Amino acid sequence: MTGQIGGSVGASARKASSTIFGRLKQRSEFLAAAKGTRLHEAAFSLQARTRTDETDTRGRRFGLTVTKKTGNSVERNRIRRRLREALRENMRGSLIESPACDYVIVARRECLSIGFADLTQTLGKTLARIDQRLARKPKIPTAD
RNA sequence: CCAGUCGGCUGGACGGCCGCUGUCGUAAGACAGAGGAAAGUCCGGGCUCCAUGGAGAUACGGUGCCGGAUAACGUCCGGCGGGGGUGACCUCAGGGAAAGCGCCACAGAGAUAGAACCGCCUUGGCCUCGGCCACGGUAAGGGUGAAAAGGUGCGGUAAGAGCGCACCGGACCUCCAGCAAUGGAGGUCGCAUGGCAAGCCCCACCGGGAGCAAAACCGAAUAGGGGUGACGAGAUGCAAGCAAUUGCAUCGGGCCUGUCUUCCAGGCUGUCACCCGGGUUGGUUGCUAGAGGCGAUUGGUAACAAUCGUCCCAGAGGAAUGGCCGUCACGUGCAGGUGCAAGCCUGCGCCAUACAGAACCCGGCUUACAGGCCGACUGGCAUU
RNA sequence: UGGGGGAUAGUUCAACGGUAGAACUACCGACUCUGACUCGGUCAAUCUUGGUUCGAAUCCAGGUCCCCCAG
Repeated sequence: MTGQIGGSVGASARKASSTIFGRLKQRSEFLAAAKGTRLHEAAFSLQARTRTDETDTRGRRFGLTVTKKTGNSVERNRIRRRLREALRENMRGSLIESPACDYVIVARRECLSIGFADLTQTLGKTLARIDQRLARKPKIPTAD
């Protein structure tokens, strides 16, 4: 994922500038994040890991997982959009000192029923907690 | 007014703040941005690539009353026939059972060249004189079954029987109406010849394969690929040579693919040298102007077609089309008021809207769907 | 995207179109001082909606769910 993908990086950088944060797309990235630290809430589970590559300057990246068990496509779309909006609320202004971390949010059905203010608040608190935990043990033994 | 049948439409509206995708623009910004089913993927096409050759056969799959519409269809329209409903209307895979094979359990005497179990009757015999036996006749009655050899009635008879007659139902022939399915009329025959083909099958018609992850272009490393040339290699014959072997000529063989067969076509069946070239990941195209929408006119019973005018109406790609708030409409729950009641008004609440999210594009089918609106028609009641 | 298969007792499987059966499980009883083993008995089912047929688990359509294969 170097050199040749320059055009693609440009595209994703443009996307990152507009969405404040980067995205996870590859299956291997999701699997790597699943081996990291986890926290569980009623509406979602949060998985996170610190990227070990020092030259990587892309900052925080997020991935969303909404499995087919949670509902039909309308409900899954709605969950994804609510979570994305909640992330956008939380990440506003915190772009500058962003650690090189990958986060994966695994959604549950409760994302549909709880209020949007609650969802945003809970997500912010959980992100702060998992950042503390990652700072406590910065290196993850498993290589990516 | 009540009950019902059929068809069509709609499927929240307006505004504010913060975002996402595309197009245009130097920029600011402007404009556009899910559905009737986008769903299931059940059919039919377009499009792209491959095979596209000649002949034939056998499979396989599908469709199945008749006529029409259509690019095509298993779709739609009209008609016919069977069944249901008082009716509007609904429903039907609705060709062929004397081409053949197969099956029809249990029950029953008997289940498809197959009939006498009980019963009824004539004659004869026996005797205890109202019973038994024998030879026959008989499908009216009983019983079994989903189905028992046309049905009902009258006559007839020893008892019966299409044995005779009437009506109904069949079969065949002729005529008439209709493009046809089919319907009607007349005549002849007293009329043995089930059911199942959504069992095998027969008949008629249709069907090349794969799918946008198709396909094209750009394109890094590595492995592999193609072309040309040289050499080598199977069988047979000839020549040279004691022989190993060598040279020349001719003929091919094996495997795979094209559904099968016969031809036929293509590929593979060694090494080296030179040249060409570039799987997958990634990017771009394909990608939305189309059997397009809307309106009018004309033709047609209709499905639909033709002509004219007008409009441009999503293009994402781990997948945009959103989040929050306010007002209103509608719905619903609770409480209160009014009213005989239906209902109406006020306040508060609802994740405040059913089913559900484009993935190349169209025509259908099927399935899901809160609430609302419109039209046509039928039956009943009341009034005039 | 294309193709194939399946759904039967609580579980695993059978069943020519003609009374849905077996094993394990559960329950009851017998045997035993008690339990296990063994023996006997009982309960329990055709995914769903229609159609063909005298009759459907079986045949044919529509739906729901699950599994497998190829790319």
